[in-house]
Amino acid sequence: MDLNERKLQILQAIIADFISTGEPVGSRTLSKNPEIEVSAATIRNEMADLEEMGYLTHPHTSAGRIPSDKAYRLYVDEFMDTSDLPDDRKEAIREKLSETRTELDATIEHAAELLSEMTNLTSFAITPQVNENKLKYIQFLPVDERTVVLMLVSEKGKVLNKAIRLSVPYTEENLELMSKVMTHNYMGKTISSIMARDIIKDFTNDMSSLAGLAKDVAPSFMKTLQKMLDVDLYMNGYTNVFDLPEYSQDPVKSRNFLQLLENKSHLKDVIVNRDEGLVITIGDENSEDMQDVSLITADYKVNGKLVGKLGVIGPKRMKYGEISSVIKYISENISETFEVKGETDD
Amino acid sequence: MDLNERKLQILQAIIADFISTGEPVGSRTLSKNPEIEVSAATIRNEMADLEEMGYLTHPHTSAGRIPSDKAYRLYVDEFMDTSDLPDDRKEAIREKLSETRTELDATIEHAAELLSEMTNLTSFAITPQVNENKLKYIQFLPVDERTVVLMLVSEKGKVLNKAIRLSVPYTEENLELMSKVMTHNYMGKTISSIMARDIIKDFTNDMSSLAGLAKDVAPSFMKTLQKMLDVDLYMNGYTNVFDLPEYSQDPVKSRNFLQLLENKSHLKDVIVNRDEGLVITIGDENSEDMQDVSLITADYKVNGKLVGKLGVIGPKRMKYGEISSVIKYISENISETFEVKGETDD
DNA sequence: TGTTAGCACTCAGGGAGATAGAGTGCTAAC
DNA sequence: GTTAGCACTCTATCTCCCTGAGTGCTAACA
Repeated sequence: MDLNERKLQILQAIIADFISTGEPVGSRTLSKNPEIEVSAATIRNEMADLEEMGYLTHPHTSAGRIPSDKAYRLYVDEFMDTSDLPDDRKEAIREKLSETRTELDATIEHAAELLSEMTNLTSFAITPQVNENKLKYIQFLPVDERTVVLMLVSEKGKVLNKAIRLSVPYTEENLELMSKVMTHNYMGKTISSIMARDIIKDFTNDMSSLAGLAKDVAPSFMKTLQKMLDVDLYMNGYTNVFDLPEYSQDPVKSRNFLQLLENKSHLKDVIVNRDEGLVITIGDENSEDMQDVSLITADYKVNGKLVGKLGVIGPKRMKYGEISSVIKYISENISETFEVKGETDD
Repeated sequence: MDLNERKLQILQAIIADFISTGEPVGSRTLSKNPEIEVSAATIRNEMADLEEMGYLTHPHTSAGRIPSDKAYRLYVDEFMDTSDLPDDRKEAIREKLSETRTELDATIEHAAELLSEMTNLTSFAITPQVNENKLKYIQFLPVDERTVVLMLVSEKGKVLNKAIRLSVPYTEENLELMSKVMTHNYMGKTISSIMARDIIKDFTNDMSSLAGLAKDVAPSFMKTLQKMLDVDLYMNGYTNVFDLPEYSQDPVKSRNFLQLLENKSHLKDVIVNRDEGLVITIGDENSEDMQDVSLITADYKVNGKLVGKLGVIGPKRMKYGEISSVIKYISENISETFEVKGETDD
């Protein structure tokens, strides 16, 4: 069987209708569409064909048709409206993002906020992932007699710190020695190479008097290194699903959705591992726990290199075209703002 | 009318029953309770009295009684079981919290996790609020030709940093000069006193050549100072409400609850402003948007001074006694761990 | 041969009515 | 003061029925 012109037209009409209403679409409703000039009976025949081809399903015999994941995929690949955003929206995005153009983190946070406001979905954004990052500074700051702050700075400008409570008070000399040993051992090394070493051994080899201090510091040091490789996740609008009738009327559905969002580390994983560029995954194209939703993500670049991501998660019946345009515009705007030689103009 | 022995007994039984089942309690159900030796008719008379006194209400004529906020208050003040936690729970808490006893932040995070696991409610915890904090170090770290990291360290050991993207490349000298000017102007001053000043003016007065740099740096500096005064909020288990039938069956109820939690800054405000000690607020004792829930919080102390808070939010029919004990034990455990002269013993 | 009108059929959703059951309040007797 | 008994109330649930939206199939039409 062939996906001829008329079948495509009908399929598109069904998808458009279902995306905006969430209700199964029947042949009579469709026949009222001025674009479609055949009768309801003909539409029914076509719909039966489309169902056989896997583009449509029924919730039950006497209900209208709803698009399958395959139909959404076809729609996204072939027919989605990818036209530009209206100027006022572009303006709004530029304005909000330029407020914070001196700070990457705040910009990312704002981007996520914008995204959920403009799409009425749940949005997320992650800070850039840095793989080959090297340690630039290691410093201990004394706080009180038994507390020090360990501060690590990477070449890429990420600064992390951790307050460490020691089991015995430190001495100035010990702390200084510790600083020196660590600087000597680790400065300029990549974070992953440091993490592969036996930290405790490094200390005890070099200076057995540091063993006590090292025992307190080592675990925090390791954890902080790990965090250096980690990304931050911003999320917004997780109660937006309640605006959709199929979620607000079905507690199981909304519960599942929210539980998906509560598992932050899993979500982070999923986002980090998505391809670059504008990526849309629909229903069964996602991992097992996300078969009921669609994700749209895009990446942004900092200095043309470091790659972060942002996007939305929501029901499969989302306005793919419009939302993609918003995500694309926001991510491009961030990339431009944080370009190496970009000149800001105001 | 008097709250005699029998009335109290009946009221207590109703509260206990309603807390565990969530269903209105009728006179016949109560008469089966072996503790209560009067007939259902007598119970009905007493219930009518209790209703008149404001301790009970009806959802409708032919339904059983449910406790009013006033009843919960009486219960919490007078009859709540405040006995100690069972040893295995204490053990579990001690163990989990001791994993991270060198790091305050991680401990607080774990405490919130524990709390939601043990109570099946939504838990939260905030890091200590520091009011009279002074700036200890101010430092700029160069990242690339147009990005620097501003790092601030307070006397209390809080370290914050912010990457700042400059509108024009900085020069080594300018950056150094900036560092010196800021150190000279602000080091050792309290954060609130710095925030009251006109930062931009400080720079231009001292060194007009810094004006360009200052324009980029000043807003980030202010924001970072503000953040110094801010607390961090950890939250866990926000989907736990779905385990309660009255929430999972009522989308409006669960939606309202989750929207309450999504407004993080408001929640932070509420928590920060609660009194010290174990504080329980029930329904209408809360602010307008929280009339339908109860909160239990307690504070923990760091070095016997800095005060942070943690607690839970949930339906009014919560197990006040048990939950209070958990919160109390966790907060005391944190306070002990971070006591000035406390010795850890392993 | 493709299109359409017509018709029988299916099924979910909603409303009406009946019923059960949990509960109340009141009264009269103990 | 306590209790048994009874009439009453109200919700929740079940059934039944109907409506309406939708389908698939068939036969006739262009």
